[in-house]
Amino acid sequence: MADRCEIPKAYEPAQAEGKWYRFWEERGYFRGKIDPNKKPFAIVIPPPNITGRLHIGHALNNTLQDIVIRYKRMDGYAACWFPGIDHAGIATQNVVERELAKEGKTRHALGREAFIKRVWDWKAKYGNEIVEQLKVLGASCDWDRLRFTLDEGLSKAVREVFVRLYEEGFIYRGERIINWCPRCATALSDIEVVHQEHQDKLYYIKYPLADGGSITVATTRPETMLGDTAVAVHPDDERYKKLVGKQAILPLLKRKIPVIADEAVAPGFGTGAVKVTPAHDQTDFEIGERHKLERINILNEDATLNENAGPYAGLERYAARERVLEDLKREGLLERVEDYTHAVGHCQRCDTVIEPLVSTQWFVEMEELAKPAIEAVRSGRIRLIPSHWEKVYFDWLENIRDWCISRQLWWGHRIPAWYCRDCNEVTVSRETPRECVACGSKDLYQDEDVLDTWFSSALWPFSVMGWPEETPELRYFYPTALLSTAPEILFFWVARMVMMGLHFIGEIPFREVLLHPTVKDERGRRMSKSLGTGIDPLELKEQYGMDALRFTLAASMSKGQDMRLSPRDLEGYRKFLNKIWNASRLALLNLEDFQPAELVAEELELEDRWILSRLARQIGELRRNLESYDFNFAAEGLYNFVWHDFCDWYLEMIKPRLYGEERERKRTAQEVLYRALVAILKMLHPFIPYITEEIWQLLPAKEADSVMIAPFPQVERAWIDPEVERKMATLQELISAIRTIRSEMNVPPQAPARALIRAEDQGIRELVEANRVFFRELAGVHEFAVGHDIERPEHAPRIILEGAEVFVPLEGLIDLGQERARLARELAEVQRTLSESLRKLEDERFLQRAPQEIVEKEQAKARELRERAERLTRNLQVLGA
RNA sequence: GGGCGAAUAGCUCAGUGGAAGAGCGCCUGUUUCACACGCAGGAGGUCGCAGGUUCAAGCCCUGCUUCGCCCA
Repeated sequence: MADRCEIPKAYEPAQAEGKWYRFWEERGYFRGKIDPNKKPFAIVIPPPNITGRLHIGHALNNTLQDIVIRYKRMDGYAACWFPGIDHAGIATQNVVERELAKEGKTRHALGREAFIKRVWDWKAKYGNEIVEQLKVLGASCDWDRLRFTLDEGLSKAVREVFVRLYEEGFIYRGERIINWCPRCATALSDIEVVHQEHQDKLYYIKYPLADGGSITVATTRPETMLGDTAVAVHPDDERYKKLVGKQAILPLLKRKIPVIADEAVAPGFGTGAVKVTPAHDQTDFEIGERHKLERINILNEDATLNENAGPYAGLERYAARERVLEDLKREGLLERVEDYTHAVGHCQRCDTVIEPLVSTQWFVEMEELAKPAIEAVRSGRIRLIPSHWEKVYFDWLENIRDWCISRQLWWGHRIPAWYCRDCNEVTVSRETPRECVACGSKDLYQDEDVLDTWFSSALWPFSVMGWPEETPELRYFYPTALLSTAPEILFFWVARMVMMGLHFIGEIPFREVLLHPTVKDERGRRMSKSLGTGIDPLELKEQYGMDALRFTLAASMSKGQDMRLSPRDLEGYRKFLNKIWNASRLALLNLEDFQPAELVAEELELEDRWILSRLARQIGELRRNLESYDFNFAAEGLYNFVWHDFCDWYLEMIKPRLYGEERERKRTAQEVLYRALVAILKMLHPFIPYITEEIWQLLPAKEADSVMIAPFPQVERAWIDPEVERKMATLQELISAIRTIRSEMNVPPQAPARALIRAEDQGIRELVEANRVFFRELAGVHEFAVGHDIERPEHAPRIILEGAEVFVPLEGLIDLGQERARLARELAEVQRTLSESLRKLEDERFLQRAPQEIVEKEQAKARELRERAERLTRNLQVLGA
């Protein structure tokens, strides 16, 4: 055989993968073409950062999208997967700044223009790496449509959106409390702040009153007292009522500040009296607004204290804290210190502790934009999967706050706003304006800031299609069908795309949103570079092959839960691929001169009808699972069907015909084998594209040049045959019973055995007679008797089934005592279940209240169990128990 | 502090009210002409704890414990 066969015994992924990807790409199979005769099916990729390297989360998300898009493409849709990459403002700027730092330079020394050029150079060099990695993954994106969020077209979309939102009054510039990252030296939006529990101290500070006495406030940030402009208590707090309206003397700086009453004060916190720092706290800012308090900003951009901090100016924020505490202690104003655990905001990008501070920034007013976005999900026009994310989505949108969109960075979309040096008016414009809208002055300068990266991401589903131009793509592919992404960017990205899509296109951007699980390692830790728990998908590819990784990711994905991934899983699925490879090898070796023709129903044998029936069911099940994004069930179903039904039973059962001399019977087996193999390859292709293509190309007759463009199998209802499946199940049961006896009695595999099958049921007897060959081939039975009155031999191990008893006479080999014990154990188990069943059937309440069909089922169950118990009992009697 | 999710075989997980399942691992046998990345067989479970609802609970309800995530 080996000399006849050029197909290697084991599948070698490295050899197949690159080859077939180039093949598909060169032939243009990835292209999503507008075709009025087809239904559109579009996915826009979550654009990875140009700084990114493919991590396991990308691998998962893009595998899932690729499975869906390949399935839909094969199933006759005009499928288009729009790829792209994101300019990733802060992340990219940080990377390039670090590079500069190594050369001893700073971006400020370089200047804005040179710096931006430097980032573009960096992008040209490294920015395409992630695209190459997506190709390695097998992603069947339409690469002709690759977009970058800073491309000219997309920048035009960004300016258009900014200007329109400004003109409509949604975008405004104002002084608000924002989150300041002192390391990145930029404002951040609320959701770019990550809260972490800190074990800190709560400081009780005594503020003397101008006319004697004092009031004690509690704070975790004592240094901010330098910017205090009031002390506040709750208006209903009896303890402090008489102090409201008095003047306190701010310790250290000796400024006079009022004691005020405001509802926002929580009487239960600390002493019930709080310091008010309107320039450095959101709540205090609001209190300040209500009471017309002065805002004193005490911080510089780098979180050192500024001139407003008097003697503390120039100190770093934590050094200032220590000095303030020392000085308070010296003056006897630090009353006490308590341990205190609270959440502290950190920069999402660099983990530096955020400072809330008052600053003039650009904002989007969100409330009105959010309403249609809520409605789109509530009405079901957009479906979140799993649906429990809907609650999270609603909670955020219903309590949404204005979005700070300006960033003090250089890398990004520069804000299209110009200021007039003559009248200070703002001119917001799509193109660089010639003159001030207010006074006509030509002395204008553009806002230095750029937009939040997520601002351009929010436009992604329509900006990739060429908006604001009215393109054919927009008309055909929008709204897209599916968005697949990680739940952690539900607010950052998903919700904002919904808002922008509805506002600017007047239509949802996608119908379904799949929020895939977070990948954890085998110990349940989040995969992260900083923890060192990340598994590099490209390393896994080297070790196991990309198909194995893809199949493992699909099979391990559970909805609504995090998933754990370990190399052991990959090993298991690599074995599955090898199984597929070798099953195909067997098939191909036996299809060498074969050309498919008609399938003649009358010539089909039991196993043919059975595999065709199982196949039809499998196709239906797979389609359902793909439609509902139950990738794990889809993968598991394929695994079981291919390995157990197709390999373990069908292939084994047709071997006698394939190797036999009867040409017609061989031919029928080949016809069915060919059809089953083709369907299997097609079903598997979306999951494991490389190996399926490799095998497809070896097929003796191909209906398409590539499995990738072959039609996805349809369910052939006519092949579903429950009667055939029942018969097959009985055969399998009988054969397994004989194997069990052989194995337990240590009968060598080669040794021919004799079997007796006692069955009262004529159907079973006929079935066995008609399929004697399988008992020989699959159970090593070379001689056997079947009948309704077979005598129960004393010295033969036996297995008692529902409709039959199986004996394997083994002269002198059997330990009667052991055999009795085994049967007695089984009888006990059957009797236990039977008595449970009988108890139910004797229960009046059960008979009255349980549904009729349940009662009938219970009765049938009891009958079967009783029958088995009787057979077991009689067999025990024969054994002399 | 608020919310969401999870707890089932050694491990990873299915199981949507009517006889506890799979894969991996483990044990036994086995190089038979697709595959030892294989084949065949087997062992292994108080379904986190305590109550409740129901004729019937791994599944529904309540409380508790532990773990994870999100929001403040």
